Amino acid sequence: MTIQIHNSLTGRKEALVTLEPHHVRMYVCGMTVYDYCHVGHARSLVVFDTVRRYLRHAGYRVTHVRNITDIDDKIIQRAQENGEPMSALTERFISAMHEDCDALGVERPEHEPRATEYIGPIVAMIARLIENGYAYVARDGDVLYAVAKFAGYGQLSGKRLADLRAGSRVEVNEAKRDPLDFVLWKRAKPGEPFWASPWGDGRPGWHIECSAMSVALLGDHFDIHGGGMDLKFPHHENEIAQTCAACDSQFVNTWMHNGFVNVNAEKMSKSLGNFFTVREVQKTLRPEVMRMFVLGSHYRGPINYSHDSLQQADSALERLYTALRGVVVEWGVASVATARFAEAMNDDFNTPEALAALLALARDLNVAKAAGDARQASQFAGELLSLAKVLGILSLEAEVWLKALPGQSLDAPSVDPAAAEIDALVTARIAARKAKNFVESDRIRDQLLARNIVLEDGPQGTTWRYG
RNA sequence: GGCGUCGUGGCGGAGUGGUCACGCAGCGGACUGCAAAUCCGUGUACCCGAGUUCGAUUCUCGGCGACGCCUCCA
Repeated sequence: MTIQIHNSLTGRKEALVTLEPHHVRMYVCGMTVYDYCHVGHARSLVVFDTVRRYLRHAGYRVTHVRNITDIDDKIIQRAQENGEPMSALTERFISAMHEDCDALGVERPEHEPRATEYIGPIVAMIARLIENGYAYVARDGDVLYAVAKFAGYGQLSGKRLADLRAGSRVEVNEAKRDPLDFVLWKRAKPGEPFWASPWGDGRPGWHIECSAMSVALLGDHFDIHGGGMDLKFPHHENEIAQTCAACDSQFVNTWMHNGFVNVNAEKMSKSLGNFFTVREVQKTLRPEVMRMFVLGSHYRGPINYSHDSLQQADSALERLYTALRGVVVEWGVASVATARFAEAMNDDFNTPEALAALLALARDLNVAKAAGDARQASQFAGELLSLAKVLGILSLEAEVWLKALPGQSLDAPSVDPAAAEIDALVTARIAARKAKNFVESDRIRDQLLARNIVLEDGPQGTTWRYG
């Protein structure tokens, strides 16, 4: 059972062969912390969390690194605008990010290195690049990477230097030997935060931190490097140039890139201003819906963000939870669904197909329930839950989820203050039905329905849920 | 201009050289006091044109269209 992964470097699916047996070392580009996570960030977070979960499920030890960029131009600018120290700003958004991760069911990686804590390794790597002849100190004091010196430049993005120079929108900078050269170390201007270096006080450029931190934590040759499609060029291309030139190594075996979240067929992005933050959206949704939304399409394709898409994710989740409702769980029995699930996930993490396996299992479960086969139902429930866990969904009790209100966190669903009142109305309706007073019972049902509460009369009595 | 991704039924979204995705919505039926949930059944789907083939939605070429990267961006 091998796992096939689409490698952006070669453009095809390849069997995962880890450098160390049973151990995957994976680096994923994380956030620049000057604002809240939006749905685009959420997708990347969820996608690679799912990769991590599946690899562990498949028996690998996973060392997962997700960096935090806590020094760059935008952070400096934002901190100045707010009139607060940079560290106050970054700390705030780091905790916000962690809250968002919790809401999305995204586990903490093994390492979350911050750029500012790796200035030493960054400086050392830049020094090595200069030594090896790949970097130079420009007239204005910045240290630049000499792109032309690196033969493999463009291998990931499929670009040629000549093409890039031709119609490039890269700003012309007199200090650069080549317009495509990029900054490794940026000289501090007055009032800007800085660290000491052999080239004067300054700060790291954008790309070097990832090279330095991945090498420091995973070594100069590791298995998987991931991130959003938009990082492919120039960020990841530059990382390859830096690490390969500094360490004379292979660097990364498999590059993985997730597709964008679109809004009306346009990329959701900060610059377009068409973004929704995770916390904003989470207020109107039950927990896990956004994760389900992400899992509902393959990670490499685009997904369109809309109220309707979210609604559909909610429906599918509701179907799964409804099936599980009231069933005693028996663990450890696998049906054909488990094989289908594994086959789907082994094929480049095909989560839509994996979800289809879960939904098929829900049907089996419903059938067993209807047939009165409690044992069989329990086994299907156990199987469904153990597979769902690999995807990071169905983490709540069915009853809790179905009665949850939008905006509740995954960890501590608050008790709905209206629950007691709703229960009282349900009890009153049961009495009315017993007395065959259907006018009254229907009145109560309609009254609750107006509050988006759906009643279900089953053989075991009446239950309610939010619709 | 360069490079790249994509175009599947009402909607979302997998997949395949020749029987099945799956979910939502719709329709018919079962169940129900009526519903809801659930189950069963139900859809002339694969952008256009040419080619390869016994056979293409799936492979090749061309076209059209959408999007992305080439500047910060998950």
